Amino acid sequence: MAKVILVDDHTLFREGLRRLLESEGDIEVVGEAEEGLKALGLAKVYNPDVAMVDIAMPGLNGLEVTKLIKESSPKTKVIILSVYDRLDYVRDAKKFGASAYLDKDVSSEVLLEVLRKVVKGETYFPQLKESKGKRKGLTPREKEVVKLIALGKTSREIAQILGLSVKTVNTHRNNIMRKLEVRNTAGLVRYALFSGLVTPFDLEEEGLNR
Amino acid sequence: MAKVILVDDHTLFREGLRRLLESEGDIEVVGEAEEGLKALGLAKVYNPDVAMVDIAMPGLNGLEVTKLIKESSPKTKVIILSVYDRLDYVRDAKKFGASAYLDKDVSSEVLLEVLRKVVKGETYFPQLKESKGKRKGLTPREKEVVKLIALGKTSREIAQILGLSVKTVNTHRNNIMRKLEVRNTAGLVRYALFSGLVTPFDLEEEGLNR
DNA sequence: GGTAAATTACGCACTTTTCCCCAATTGCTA
DNA sequence: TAGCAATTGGGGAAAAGTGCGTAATTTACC
Repeated sequence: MAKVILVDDHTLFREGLRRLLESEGDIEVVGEAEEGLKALGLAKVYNPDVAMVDIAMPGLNGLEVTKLIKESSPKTKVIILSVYDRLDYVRDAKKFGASAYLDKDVSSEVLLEVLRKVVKGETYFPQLKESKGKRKGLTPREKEVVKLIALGKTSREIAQILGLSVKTVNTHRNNIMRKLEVRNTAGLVRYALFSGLVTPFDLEEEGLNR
Repeated sequence: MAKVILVDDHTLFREGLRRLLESEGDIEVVGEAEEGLKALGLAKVYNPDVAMVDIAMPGLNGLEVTKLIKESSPKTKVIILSVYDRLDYVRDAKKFGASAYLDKDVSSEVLLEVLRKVVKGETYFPQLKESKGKRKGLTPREKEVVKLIALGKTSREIAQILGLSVKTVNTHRNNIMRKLEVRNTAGLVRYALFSGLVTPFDLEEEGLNR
């Protein structure tokens, strides 16, 4: 039996996935977590073969959870579940030691196939389309900036928060827009939200409306 | 047996939900649709007791699907599934004839309980928190404007698209910001995306990156 | 130790947004 | 009929964002 833990902030999705997996017979879901820190605990306690981790979660995001799980429970393989097939995230997932990266739109057949491959030590990562692949990734600093933009901060505020000159923030802003091929703030906010750079949790922290 | 169809663009979510429902014994999932138009066809063919419809989908959104299902297959009850408990949408869901509005974070117990209530003709709608409830809803025109803003259009472009003066677009913009209690474009985009006013499908139509 | 990337910063011109104020029209409804 | 919400349009000014340069310093890595 392959022991699996599920990490996703959506209860229904977790429960559905659990049933899907358990109906297979050779898979046992030993735990569920709606939140990253709990996932770490579960991994420690149950030492599962596989952790299926949603990329977009409040608090720790899926990539951070992956990194931490691999640090504390290296024998547990991680499968990232995502609704975005962004080059950035696939690359980060690989870097942080994930074994697979799956779009949530995959069929259950593919999911199970990948899960079994991962248990055997194989990996699975999507080959991204050219158009998406060409897009350059953002640097860490750029990610900070775009996140603050999405949270509604002005350039002046961002400069103050990060201890930079407004000019610098503007440079970052321009570079980010060029990389993402968007032309204004709206595009930046869309990116931040869809890429999971900003989660609903961030918004609550800021006291912002969704 | 209660006949149910599932309408959600995420395959895994649908499949999981199917298993969850079917394991109950008194519920039969007679069809699945990843898209609104297909859902209408399914409703017509199978005449299900209940349609469970995701609110955020490419093409027709869940509220539009609800309206159309109730028009063409009035005997089919609709349960809206959503990740947003916005006053606007709950109200629209009621208006369009839905029987229930459920957050995707509900437990399977609650989901099943609500489903059975709906089959019996009862309704279920969340009572929204004061802070969210106080927020004024947007008018139809305002929704058009905020959607275009989120798609990255400038006020001038929006004016041109809607055949208005830039001043009018500006007035709408200001009124919307006041209602939503946000202070800039970023806030408007967040609202449009989180409220489901703009779906990934809209972005693709516009040739925009997620 | 050399090279590329990342981060920092500035100038300048221009556009757009943001925030006040105002008012006319339509249509619904109490 | 009086009042209210929605939609439309406007003036003016301050603030912010956008688009084009250039360039020095730090950091990461081969």
